[in-house]
Amino acid sequence: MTEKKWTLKSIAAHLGVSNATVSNAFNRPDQLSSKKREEILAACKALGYFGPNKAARSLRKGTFNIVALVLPDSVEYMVSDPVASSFMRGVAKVLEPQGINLLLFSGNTDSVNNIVDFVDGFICYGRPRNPKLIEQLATVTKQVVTVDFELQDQASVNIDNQGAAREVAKAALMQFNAPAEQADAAILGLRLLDTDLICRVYDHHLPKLSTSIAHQRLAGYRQALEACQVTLPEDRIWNIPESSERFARIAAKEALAIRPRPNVLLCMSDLIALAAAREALAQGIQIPQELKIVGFDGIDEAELFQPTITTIHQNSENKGEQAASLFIRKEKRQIRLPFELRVGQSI
Amino acid sequence: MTEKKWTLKSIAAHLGVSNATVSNAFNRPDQLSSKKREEILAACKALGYFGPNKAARSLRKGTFNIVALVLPDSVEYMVSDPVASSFMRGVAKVLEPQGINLLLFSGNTDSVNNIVDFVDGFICYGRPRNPKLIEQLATVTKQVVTVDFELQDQASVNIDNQGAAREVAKAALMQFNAPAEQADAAILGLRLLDTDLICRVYDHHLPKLSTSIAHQRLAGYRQALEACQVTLPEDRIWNIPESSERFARIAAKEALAIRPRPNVLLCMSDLIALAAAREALAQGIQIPQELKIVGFDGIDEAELFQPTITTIHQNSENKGEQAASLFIRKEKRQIRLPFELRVGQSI
DNA sequence: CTGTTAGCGCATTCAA
DNA sequence: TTGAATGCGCTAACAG
Repeated sequence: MTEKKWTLKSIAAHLGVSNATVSNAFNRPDQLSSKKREEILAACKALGYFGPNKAARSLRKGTFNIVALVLPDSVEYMVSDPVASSFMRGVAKVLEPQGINLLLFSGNTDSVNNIVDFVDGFICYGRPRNPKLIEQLATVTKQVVTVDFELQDQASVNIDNQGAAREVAKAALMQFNAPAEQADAAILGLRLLDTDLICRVYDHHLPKLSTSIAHQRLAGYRQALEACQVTLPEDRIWNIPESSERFARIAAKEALAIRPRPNVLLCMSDLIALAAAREALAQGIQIPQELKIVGFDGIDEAELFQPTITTIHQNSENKGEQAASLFIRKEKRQIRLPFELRVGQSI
Repeated sequence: MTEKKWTLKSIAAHLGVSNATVSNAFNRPDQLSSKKREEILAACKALGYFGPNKAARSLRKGTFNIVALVLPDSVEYMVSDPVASSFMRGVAKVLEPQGINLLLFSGNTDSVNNIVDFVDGFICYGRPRNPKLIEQLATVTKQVVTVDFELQDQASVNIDNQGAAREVAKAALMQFNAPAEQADAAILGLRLLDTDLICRVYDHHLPKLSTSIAHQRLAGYRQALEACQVTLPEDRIWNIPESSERFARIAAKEALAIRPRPNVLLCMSDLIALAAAREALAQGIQIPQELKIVGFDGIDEAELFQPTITTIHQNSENKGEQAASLFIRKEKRQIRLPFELRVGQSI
C-alpha cells in the first residue's frame, strides 16, 4: 500500500536525482539518456507516482487540455436537445482523440470568470442567452470559435439560416395555387424574444437588426412569404422559449385556434414541427391536406415520424467537427456550411 | 484600452496595498473594512482585473469547482443517448446553481490521469468501458459517486435492475396461456459483451458473476422465464454494442428471422425496443398479437410511439440529481431508487 | 484591520 | 546530461 502522496520533488529526492530530471523524464525525452528515463519512469510507476500534477503544470505552462463548450442555455436544457447533442458529438469526436476534454458551460451564467483560467479556449454553440457572456467572450484573450453566430473577427461556423428558411418556407407555400387557394401562414419561432414565455411576437418586439439565428430564419420566412405574395397578419408569430415538446405544443394549440385557421406552420425546429404535427393530428386536422408543416434542423425523429416532416437538414455533427478543427488548428476562418432541403410528406 | 495583464500582485502594487488585502477583498469580506473593500473592487473593475486567477487559486486551495462526469463510453456516443442525457440533465440541474462545472470524460480513456488534478471528484454514470479506469477510480483519493454500478464502498445510486427486468419480462410472459399458447422469447441485450459487434451471446461468453447492469437485467429475464416455465434456447440472446436505432434494427432482423419466430422480445433499452418494433411493423408483423415487445428505461419516445412500449420506467433525471446531491454533500451512502412498470400496448 | 512570508507542484532557465 | 534557483499567481498563517 503506497499511502504517500508523491510530488515531483519528493520523488526526485527519493530517487536521488534532481527534480528537473524527473520532469524531463516525463516531458522531454530528449533531455536525458533513454536508459535513465526508463529507470525513472519505472521507479515512479512502482512507487505510485503517475506523473507531474496537471494543475501545477498548467499553472506553469498556461495550457490545460480543456476547452469550454459554451451552450446557449443551461446545461440542463441543452443536453436534451437532439441538435445540440449532435453538435457536441461532432466536437467530442475531434477533441477526444487529441486528449482534449470538454467542459460544459451554461450560457445563462453571468461570467466566464470561474473557468476562463482553466481552459484553453471556448467553443460557443449559438449565441449565449446571457448578453454579458458575449461581451466577455469578445474581450477574452483565449481562443474562441463561435457557431451559428459571429463575434468580432473570431473563427466561426455557420449555415445560411436566412436562405435556408426562405427555401423551406417557399417549398411549403408553393403547394398552394393562388389565388384559388389561399395560404394562411403562422410562424412558430424559437427564442425570438429574450423571455421564458410562450407568447405572440409583434413587430415592435423585434430588434431592428439581429444576427441571431432565430431572426435570420424569420427574415427568410418573410422573404418567402413576400415572394409568394402571402401577407402575414401581425399576430401570427409565436415565441417559444425552448425547443421542447411541451412548450411547442402549447404554442401550436394557440396557433391552430386562430380563425381562419392557419394552413401552413413554419416551425423553427423539427422538435417544434413534430409537436405541432402531433397537436394537429390529435385535433383531427389532416396533414398535409388541411395543414402543411415545415421544420428546421433535420433530426432523425422527424424522418421516422408519420407524416415525415419537410425540413432543412443541416449536419450538426459536421458542424461540431468543423468547429473543433478550427479550434485545434487555431485558425481564424469563418466557415459557411451547406444545408439541404428535405421534402417530406408534411407539405 | 487596458492591455496590461493584471495579477493580484501587480494590482496590489498599483493600488499601494498588500496582496493579502486584495485577496481578502475578493475572498474574505470580513477581513477588511467594507469601505476599503468597495474601493479595491471598484478599482480592479476599472483597471480590468476580474479577480484572482482561478488556476492558481485552485493549485493553492486544492479545490476546482469542476466535477468529472465519467461516461460509460465515448462522449461522442453518450451525448446522443436520451437516457444518458436525462441523467446529465439531473446532474447539471443540481451542480449548476452551485457554480460547479461539468467536465465530460470518456469511459474509453485509459487513465483519469489527465484530469484527476483538475477536478474535485468524479460522478461515474455506468461502468466505464475501460476496466483500467475502474481500477484507478477505486484508488483515487478524490470523491467518487458511482451510478448503476458499485465501486468498493464509494457512494452510489442504483435501481434494482434484476428485479425490474424480472417484472417487465413477467408482464410480457403472463400474456400467454400456457400450455395452449407457447412463448418463444428472444433477448436483445445491450453491451452484454465487451465488443463492438452485433452477435449472439452464448452462455460460455458470459462471465460467471457480474455487477454490470446488462448482466443483472439478463438475470432478471431468466428468473421470469423460469417462473413462467419458458425455456430459452441458447441461441436466443443478442449482444448490441450500443443503444442505437441502426444496430438494434440489425439485431432485431436477425432475431425475427429465426424459426419458430420469437413472439416475445425482451429488450434492454427502449431505443432497442423501438427499433425492434419498427422492424417488426415493417415486416408486417402485428404487435402485440404476433409479437410482444418490452423495453427498459422509460424514454418519452417510447410513450409517443404507436403502439406504446411496455417498459420499466426509471427516472434518470432524478438519478442524476441524487448522484449530484451525494457528491455535494460528500455523503458515502448507497441509494437505491424505485422503478415503475409501465404497461403499454406492446404486450 | 493590514502587511509579510512561505509554500501549492511544477517547468524552465542557466551554470556546471 | 544534470542540478540549483526562480517564479507561474495565489491563499493562509502569522505578526504587527
